[in-house]
Amino acid sequence: MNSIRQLYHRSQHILLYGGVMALLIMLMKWLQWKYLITDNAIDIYIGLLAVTFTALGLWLASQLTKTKVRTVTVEKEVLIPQSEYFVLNEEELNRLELTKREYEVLELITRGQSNADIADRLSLSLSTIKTHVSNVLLKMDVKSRAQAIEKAKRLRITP
Amino acid sequence: MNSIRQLYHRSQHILLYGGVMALLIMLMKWLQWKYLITDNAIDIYIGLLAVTFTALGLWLASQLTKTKVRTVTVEKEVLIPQSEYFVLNEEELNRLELTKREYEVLELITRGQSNADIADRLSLSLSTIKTHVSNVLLKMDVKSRAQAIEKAKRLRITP
DNA sequence: TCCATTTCGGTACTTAAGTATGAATTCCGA
DNA sequence: TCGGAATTCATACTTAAGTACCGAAATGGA
Repeated sequence: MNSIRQLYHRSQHILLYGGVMALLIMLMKWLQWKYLITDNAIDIYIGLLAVTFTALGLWLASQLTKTKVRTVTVEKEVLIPQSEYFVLNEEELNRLELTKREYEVLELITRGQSNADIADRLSLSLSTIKTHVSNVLLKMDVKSRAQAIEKAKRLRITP
Repeated sequence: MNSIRQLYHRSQHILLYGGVMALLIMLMKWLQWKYLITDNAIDIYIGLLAVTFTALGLWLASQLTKTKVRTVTVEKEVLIPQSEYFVLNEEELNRLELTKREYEVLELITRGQSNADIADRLSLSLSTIKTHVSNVLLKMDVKSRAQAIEKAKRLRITP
C-alpha cells in the first residue's frame, strides 16, 4: 500500500517534469526564431540548454530521492536469559553498607547454601558464618535468610 | 573530518561533471556542423540535448545524494523490571507435579514468608504448612526453603 | 605508629525449619 | 458412587537458623 502511494507520487513528478520540459522546449524554440539565435550565438544557446536541463534533472532527482533521505530507527527488543541479564544495582548495594565478607556470604546465601556449606566454601568456622549472616540480616532489615534471598534478588544486588 | 571528506568527494563529482559536460558540448557542436543539423532538424537536436543533460543532471544528483540514502539502525536497549518481565515456565512447573496447595505454599515461600506467616495467610495450622513445605522440598529435590527459592526463581516457576 | 573497622571465633541460648508417622476429612474423575 | 489423591491436622523429634555477648587478631588508613 505504501509502495503504491510512493509510485503515485513519483509518477506525479515525472508527469510534471514532462510538462515543464515541453514548455521549456517550446519557449526555447520560440526564442530561437524571434531573438537570440544567430549563427554565432548557437554556442550560448547550447550552453543555456545544458545548464537549464541539468538543473531540471537535478531538481527532478531531488524530488525523486527526497523521500529516501531519512533515518529509520529500528527498535530491537532483545530477550536475554535472566541469568545473563543480571545488572548489579550498585546504588541499593551501597545503601546496605555491607563489608566484603558480608557480601560474599550474602551471595552464597542467595544460592541456597546453608551456613555449613558457606563455612566449608570460605574455610571458616560455622560460628563465624553465623555472625556474618546475622549481621547481613540486620543490615538488610530482614528476619530470615529466605527474606534476604527474596530482597537481594528483587533489588538486584545479587545474581 | 568526515564532512571535509564528503566535501572532497562532492567536489570530485562536480569536477567530473564539468569535464563530461564540456566533452558532450564539444561533441554536439562537432555533430552540429558535420552531419545532423539542418534547419528542420533543430528540434531533434534540442530534444537530444535536453534528454542528455537531464540524464546527466539525474546522474549527478544521484551521485551527490547517494550517501544520504541509508538506513540508520539504532539498537535501543530496554531495561525491563524483573517483576514485570516474569514469564511462567509451565514446562518446568508441570514436571514438578505440585498440587494446587503445594504451589500456593511455594509462592509464599519464595516471597520470604515463614511457615507461621503462610499458616496465617492461608488460615491453616502450622503443622499443615510444615507438611506442605516438606512435600514441596521433596518434589523439588532440594533440602531447604532457601534452595527452593533459588531454584524456583532460576527455573522461573515463581515470580 | 595508632586506632577504628573488619574479620574471625567461641559459648550459650531460643526459635524456626524440616522429618517421620499416623489419621481424619474432602475432593474429583472414572 | 466409589476410590485414589489431595488436604488437613497432630505429635514427637532432630537439625539448622538465628540471636546475644564476648574477645582476639588482622587490616588499612591518617
